Amino acid sequence: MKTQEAGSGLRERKKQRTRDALLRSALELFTTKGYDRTTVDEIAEAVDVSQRTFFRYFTSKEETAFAVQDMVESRFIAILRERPAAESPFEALRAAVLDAWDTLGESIEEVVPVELHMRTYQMIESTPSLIAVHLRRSTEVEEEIARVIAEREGLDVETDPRPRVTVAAFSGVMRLAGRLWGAGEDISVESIRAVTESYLDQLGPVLAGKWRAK
Amino acid sequence: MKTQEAGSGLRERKKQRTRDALLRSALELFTTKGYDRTTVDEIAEAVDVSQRTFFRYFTSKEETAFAVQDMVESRFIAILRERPAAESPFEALRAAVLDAWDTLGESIEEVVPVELHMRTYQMIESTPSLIAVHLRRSTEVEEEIARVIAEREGLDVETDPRPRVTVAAFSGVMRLAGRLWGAGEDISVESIRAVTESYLDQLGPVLAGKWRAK
DNA sequence: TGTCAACTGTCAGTCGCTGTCATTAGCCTC
DNA sequence: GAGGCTAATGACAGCGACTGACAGTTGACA
Repeated sequence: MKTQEAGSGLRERKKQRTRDALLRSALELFTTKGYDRTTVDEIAEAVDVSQRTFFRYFTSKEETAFAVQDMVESRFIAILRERPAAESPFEALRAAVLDAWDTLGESIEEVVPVELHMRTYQMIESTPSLIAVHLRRSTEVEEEIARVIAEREGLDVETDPRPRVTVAAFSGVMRLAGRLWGAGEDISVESIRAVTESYLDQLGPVLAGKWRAK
Repeated sequence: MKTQEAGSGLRERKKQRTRDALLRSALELFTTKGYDRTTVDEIAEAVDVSQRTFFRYFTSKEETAFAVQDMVESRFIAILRERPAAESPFEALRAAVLDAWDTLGESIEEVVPVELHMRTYQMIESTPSLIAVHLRRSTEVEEEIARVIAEREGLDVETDPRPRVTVAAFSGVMRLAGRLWGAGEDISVESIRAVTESYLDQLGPVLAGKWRAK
């Protein structure tokens, strides 16, 4: 979230460098030797700072694993807000995810190479303790999305459950896509984009009970 | 899961008693002073065993919080399997959850009072670290449910994504219901049953784009 | 009754994480 | 450009979840 900002003084730049270095080292270590087998001490040591300093930049070991995801998510929300009001909620959501995947590089590359991020994502999807956190974070994002949808439709999230219900179903399918992608071989962005798209397109028919349609 | 079984020998009975005592003390402590503020040492002390012994009954502190949920879930699966084949997947899921809520006591009461379980559930829904685990566990259950649905419809889960997509949407709404219930005042079983029912009934219309229908 | 195996307690150690306090090093003023 | 201010860091101690190792205890069963 606050990962950018050139930073004027030497102090600021130094901090930024330390943070970035910690983040990259962490992700690199996580994706190579596994999250659980990586200790915070190792991450700190790789950047040559004390463990205590690590915890001044990140509130937890987990946080490093999701720092980039965080950026991607806020980008998604931003894109969603831009969608034309004419689209139905579900259409807008669908279009926004696909757009987000198509322009992933633009939101990330400055901090971390896209490839490392994809590897990180896959690592998250295959690490039980991180899957748990991932899911909880997703619900928080869901809440935000629901608010955006409600706004689009001129509804009140607290009294009208439909925005949340829509988002809940949408997110359920999103997570399914992420999970299956993570279990597969192809780590490319195109691959997860494709899975996402095809699954979303099945949601309507499937719920309508059209199981025979090919 | 393996919480029942009368147990023949003295040894078995003793073990069962220790386990039950640990479980109840844990849940009681969790719901009174909060999960994070309860230490494993306290739980062990309340039952007068060593901390090490606690970890021989439960692999983690978390596990105790979900031990009862575990029973409820397997019951739900069992009920789902019994649903008539004539029902559509979604109808069967809907009916099974409601049935499960209606007969909650029968599957639980022997180990833990229903009221304590409800309080535990609410505590889970309001404890971030447990929400995370709860969600991960939910996806595991989802997978199982998807298999049952696939079986019903004579499909292969691995190749046909429709069972999973259906379950994903269904579970998304289920979790939403749980979350909102947990945030409310009414801890009763009836209350969560009602929320569940009403939300599930909105899924179809909402996805079909029928936002104006009252 | 004595032997075996299961169960338990004790102790030491790892890892994530936090509070405290002294030290370092940008920054800003005079 | 020396000195004071303060943010940033390091070093250390300690807590809580969890694990391995080893020794003691207690049901099970011949």
